[in-house]
Formats: sequence, structure tokens, C-alpha cells
Amino acid sequence: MTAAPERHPDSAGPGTPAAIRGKRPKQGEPVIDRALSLLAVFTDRRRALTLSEMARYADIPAPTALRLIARLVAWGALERLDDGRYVVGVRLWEVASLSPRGHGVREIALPYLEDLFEVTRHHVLLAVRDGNEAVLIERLSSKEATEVAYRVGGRAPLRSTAVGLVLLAGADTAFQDAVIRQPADVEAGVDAMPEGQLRRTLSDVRRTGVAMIRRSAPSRTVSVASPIFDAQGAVAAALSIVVPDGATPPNVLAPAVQATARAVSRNLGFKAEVSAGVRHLAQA
Amino acid sequence: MTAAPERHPDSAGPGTPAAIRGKRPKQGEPVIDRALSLLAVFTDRRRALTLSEMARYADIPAPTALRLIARLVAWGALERLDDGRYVVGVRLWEVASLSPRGHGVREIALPYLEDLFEVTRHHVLLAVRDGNEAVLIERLSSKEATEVAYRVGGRAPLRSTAVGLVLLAGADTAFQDAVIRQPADVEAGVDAMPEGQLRRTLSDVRRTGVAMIRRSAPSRTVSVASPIFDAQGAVAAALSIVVPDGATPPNVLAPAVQATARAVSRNLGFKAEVSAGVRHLAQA
DNA sequence: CTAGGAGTTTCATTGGGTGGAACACTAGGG
DNA sequence: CCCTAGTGTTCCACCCAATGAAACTCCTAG
Repeated sequence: MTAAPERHPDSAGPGTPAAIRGKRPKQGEPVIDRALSLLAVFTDRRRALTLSEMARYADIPAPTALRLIARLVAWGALERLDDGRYVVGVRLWEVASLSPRGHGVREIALPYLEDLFEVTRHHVLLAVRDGNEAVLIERLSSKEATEVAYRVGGRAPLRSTAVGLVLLAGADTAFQDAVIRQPADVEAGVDAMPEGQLRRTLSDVRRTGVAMIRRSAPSRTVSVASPIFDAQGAVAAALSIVVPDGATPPNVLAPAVQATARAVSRNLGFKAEVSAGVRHLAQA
Repeated sequence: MTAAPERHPDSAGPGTPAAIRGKRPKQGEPVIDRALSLLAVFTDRRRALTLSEMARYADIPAPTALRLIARLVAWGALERLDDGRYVVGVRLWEVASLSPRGHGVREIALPYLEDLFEVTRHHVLLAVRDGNEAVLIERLSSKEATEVAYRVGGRAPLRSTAVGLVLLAGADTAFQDAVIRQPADVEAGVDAMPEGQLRRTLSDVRRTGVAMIRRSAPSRTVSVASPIFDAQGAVAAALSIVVPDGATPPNVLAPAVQATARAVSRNLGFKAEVSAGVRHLAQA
């Protein structure tokens, strides 16, 4: 399902040993890729960029970048600020909001997330898997809630987050193996799991329908996550709640999270009995 | 504003220097525009399309469409389903989430919208202006709330919605005039305002900081909206609440909506006193 | 079996894309 | 003041990436 396990091809150019040619590794990249790489230069930290910044980051000559950007602006993928800088446009956001795995699940899940949020008053997260990372689709947070590591639209590792574990446990075994074989991503505040324990954990997650992760940075928190299933019975997303460590015990949270996840699954067309067999509440 | 300003590819030669050619070059549209038009074929109703559907809607020959789509898929702008159909990809959504006027305002406003939502339990909307329409950035709705016309990512007219009026009132006068001169968009359930009344209404909205619209379809509702200001004192977005007609009277809702909008404005860096002068609560 | 539609590959042709060069402009720095 | 360095922009001759008709492979319906 994940179309491109490969990283971005646009960065392949500079590494090419074209030096032997004696000729400069000139162009030769499809225009679309260049245009898309111009979109990809925007990050959480860099939301407004000048022409030359964009050209530099995307490694495209200024005149060419200008021409491409002009088209993107005309369409609305980018917008130009008064000071001349460019930002991602509303039009692009509008199209992107049609992404089934983006706003799609969100749209259906939101009311249920709301409920869970109101009852608990803690962070409620919704994530889907893209490649070997989890992408945060939604996050509800009260203004007073504890600090949390990830923002909506951001990415989180699969092995060291509750939603990540749920998504990983729901993936096909071939993919799981590939991820497990990779060196564990070192992340602050979470203990890296050795392979054996990770496999056992994933198995538990599949059986119980709940994943739990305790972390100490950026703040001491406990996350409890559950899978959301689509009509085909595949894990479409993961729902989690993040609470300060020491507050409500995880085994009290689990039923609430599970129940909410199930409610969302049902609205996605999932029939619990069909492919899931008997599922129990997590043991106390 | 609306998708593509340029229509025909034959508009290349204004001076018609190609007349001597005698040949009719069919294609000639920039590749980027074609790629973008392939993204634009997705709508609320059509979220998963086959290759030939996309090619047909975008008016691009199948082989060419296939090639372009392949690039888009490789990057993640599109994803391919198991059945071969294409949908908008998470990667695109991810980049789009960096849109300042899209998820940007939303990110800041959400906790406050939450509060308002919890207190009232009615629809809470957040919208920005794009061209001569309002784009819905966020909508919080309880599962039991009344039917509402617009979805997140969708567009709404400026003249006949509460958020629209707020955004219109906050635009520069030249733009306002242009909109007012346009024939009123006929919309079910809302009475079209004659020019004079519209001008008066906009003036009132600017003065009081509140807009109100009553509509009878798809259900009988009352909307109350207030402007959200950015650091420069410009209207960056509009916040509104939609309640069943006959429930809580609008003048009770107004202060809550205004207070919430102000809270968001403050978090966007707006200093109330600087450019707004004294603002009063709407009279009771 | 035929017909038709969707998806894909091939390939000769050509016009859109390219980026160096040159321009205008602004901001420092001496 | 001139001078340098940076940005954004226009110009234009070269040429390779983009193109789409045609052909081919799977399907499914009749």
C-alpha cells in the first residue's frame, strides 16, 4: 500500500558521480519533481521563504525556480506575502483536505475524539502510517495540558510511540520485519526496545488491541493507543491519549480509548465480528 | 481565485506570430499546470478516481496523464489504492498542513474553539477568505448537532454566511465594492440582501465586530460570527457559531463568540487597542 | 467468440523548459 | 560618494524532456 518506501528521488542528483564526465550535472529532472521539491522545502520551522531560499533549498537555479513558483502561485498551491515571501496556499490545503487517510478519517473520527477529550481533558491523538513513520492527523489539547512532542502534520517514529506501535502491529509481517531489522531510532525520553521485546509487544498489541508507552521527555507522560479498523478490517489509523505519568492509571484509560476507537471503526464500516474474532477488553 | 485563470492553451501568441505556421498545435500547456489540474479533479464527491476518470476530467490524454500521475504518486501527492484508483496522498496533506492560513490559524485557534464548543455544544466554525469565497478551516460538531451546509475544506459564499460577512467586512473597500457589484449568489435558505442593506450590514459588522445570519435550509439555524485579527490588525479569519433557530438567542451568543475571537486574536499577536480603538460588546 | 473499455508500453517528433548572462534594485561598508 | 553583495526579474538561443498516436495487453460484458 505504501507506494514509495524509497526516500525522495529529488535529492539523488547531487550524489551522482557525474564529475567524471567533466561536464556539470545539469538538469534532466522531470519538471513535476522540481515543482514538488519546491513545495517540500517548507517545514514546520520554515513556513515562509523567499525566492532565493526556496531555490537554494530545492537546488534549482533562481530563474527556473521563479518560473515554476509563478505557476504554483497562479494555481494557489503557494501564496505570496506582502513582503515577497512565499507560503503554502489555502488552495493546496483545500485539495489536500480530500485525502482519505488525512482529513478523511479525521472527519469521521473527530466527534468521537471530542467526546474522549471532554471526558478526560488530556491530549487525544489520531495518526496514520506513511512509509515507516506515523503521521499525526489530529490532536486535541486543552490549553493546560502537558507538553507533547508532536504537532498535527508532523511525523513520529513507529517503534517508540503508542500510535506507532499500534500502526506497526497492524501492518503486514513483511513490513514489520523490515522495520524491526532497522536500527532502533534513538529518541529522547523513551527506552529503545530490544528486538525480542518489541516482537512480543507487537504480538500483545495485536491480541489486546492496546499499546502503551511511557516516556520521560519532553515531559513524563503515558500514552495509551488503540487501532482503528477500516471496512476491510485493516488498521487504518491509531487513536491515543496522552496523560501525565502518575495521573489516571493506564488500565483505567484503556477501555475508554478502546471504546472510542471501536466507535470510529464502526463508522468506517468495520464489522467487529467478521475478521477480528472475539476481542476482550485489556486485562486489568 | 477560482482554479485556473487561463483557459485555452492557444492563448500563447497574443501577436499571433505563429500564423505563418498554419499548424494548430494542440498541446502547449505548462506541465505543472497539467499536474495541478490532475490534483484539482478531486472533489468532495469524488475522492477516489481511476486513471481514465482523472485523464477525462483534466482533459489530458491517458498516456500523458499516466506519466504525470506516476510522478505524483512517487512523491506522495497521490496514493494508489489496491483497486487501482487514486486518492490524494498523506504527503500532500502534510505539506499543506504548513499553510499559515490553513492549519496555521487553526493550530492557534483550536483550543479556544474547543472551549466555546464545550460550553455551547453547537457547531463552531473557523474560516478564511480565498478570493471571493470563504474557505472552511475547521468545524467542531457534536454528533447530535443540527445539519449544517458546509464541510471542512469546502467553500462558502461571502454574502450569505456569517463568516463570509465578517471576512467581507474586513477586506479592503475596493474588493468589497467588486463583490457587492457582482450579482448576488442565489442560495437556498437565505434571503439575498439588496446592495443598500448589504452595505449597511457590513458597516455594522465593522463597528460591532459581530455578524449574524439566519437561514432556513438545510435547517433553520442562526449563525453568529466575529473577526479574528492578525498582528497587523487585518482580519485573518472569522469564527462563528451555528445554533438551531429558536434556541439560545443570538445576543446571548454574541459575547461568547466575540470573547473567543478576541482570545484567538491576542494569540496571533493582535493588540486590541492599537488599531481597533474602543470596541464594545454588541448591545443587548 | 467478439466488442469495448481500462491500463500500459513504445517511439519519432518538437516545442516547452532551461539557465547563463545581463538587468534593476536595495542594503550595507568603507 | 563609489563599491560590493545580495535579491528578484527579464531575455533568449539551445536542446532534451515531454508528448500523444498507435499498438498491445488484460480484463469484463454480451
